[in-house]
Amino acid sequence: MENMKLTVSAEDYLEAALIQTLRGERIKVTGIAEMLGVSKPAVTNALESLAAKGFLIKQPYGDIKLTDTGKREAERVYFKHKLLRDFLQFLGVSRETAEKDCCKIEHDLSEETIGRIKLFMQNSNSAVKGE
Amino acid sequence: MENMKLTVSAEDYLEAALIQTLRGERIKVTGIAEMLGVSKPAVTNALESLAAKGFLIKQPYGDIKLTDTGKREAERVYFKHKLLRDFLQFLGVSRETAEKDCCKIEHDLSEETIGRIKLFMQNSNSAVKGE
DNA sequence: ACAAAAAGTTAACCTTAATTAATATTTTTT
DNA sequence: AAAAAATATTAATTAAGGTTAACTTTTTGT
Repeated sequence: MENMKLTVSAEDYLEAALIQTLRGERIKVTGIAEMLGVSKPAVTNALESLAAKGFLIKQPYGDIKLTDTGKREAERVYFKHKLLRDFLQFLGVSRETAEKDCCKIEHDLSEETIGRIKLFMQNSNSAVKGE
Repeated sequence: MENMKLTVSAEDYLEAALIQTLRGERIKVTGIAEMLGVSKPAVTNALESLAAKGFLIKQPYGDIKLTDTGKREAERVYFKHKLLRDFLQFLGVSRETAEKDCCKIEHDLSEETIGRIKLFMQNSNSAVKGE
C-alpha cells in the first residue's frame, strides 16, 4: 500500500509531521491542526489514512512516528517547499507571502519544473558569489 | 451575487469558456469537457453554478455567453496563465510541461507573487532586447 | 492520588466536485 | 420531413475532506 500517490492534503499532513520532528518535538495532532489551520478530527482522520498507507505508525492515543517511506515522502515535499520559498524570495516576494504561496504550489509543479528552478537557483547563487 | 470568490475549478471553467470565445467559437459544453478532461454533466453543473453567480448567461440547451463580470474574471485568470507559461518556458521548461503546470498554479499564487513575476519578465525582456 | 486541563477520538453531518446511466433536445444528413 | 447523430441535461451516486459536538484518554498541578 506504500506506492500510492499522495493527495495534496495528505502531503500537507506528512510535511507538517516532518516539521515537528525536525523541531525535535513529538508529532502531535494538536500541533498539526494548528500548523495547517484545520480541526483536530481532520488531523486524526488524515493521520489514520496515512498510517493505513504505510507512511506512519499510529495507534489511538499512541505515539506517532513517520516510517522510512513516510519520512522520504515528507522530505521530498519539504525540499520542494524550501526551494520554492527561496525562489520566490529571490524574485522579491516577501517572506510571509513566499511562505504562503509555496505551500500551495509545492504539490502541483512537475519534476521538470522543479528541476529547472533548482538549476536557476544554483546559477543565481554562483552569480552572487562571483564564481 | 457577483463578488463571490471563485473556487479553483470555477476559474478553470470560466477560463475554458473564454478560450473558446477567443478562438471565435461558441461556448460549448462538449468543448469545455474536452479541454478540462471532465464529463459533460460536470460542465453543465459548473456552468449553472457560474450562471447563478452572474458570471455567465445560460438557459438549458441555450447559447452560453460570458457576462462582463465573467469576462473580466476569466481574463484575469487567463492573463496569469499566459504570464506563468512564459515564465516557466523562460526558465527552460518545455512548452507542454509549462502549459500543464501553469494551469495548476495560476489559481494559487498571490497578487504579490504574480506582480513580482511580471516585473521579472519585463526586465528579462529588456535584457534580451539590449535596452 | 485525584481533580482539572489538555489532547485525541468518534459520530453525525455538510460541501464540493466529480462519475455513470438514462433521457431530452437540437442539429445534421439523406 | 424523418432518422440518425451530436449535444446537453437530469438523477442518483460516490469520494474526499472538511466541520461541530460529545466523549474518552492522557497529562499535569496541587
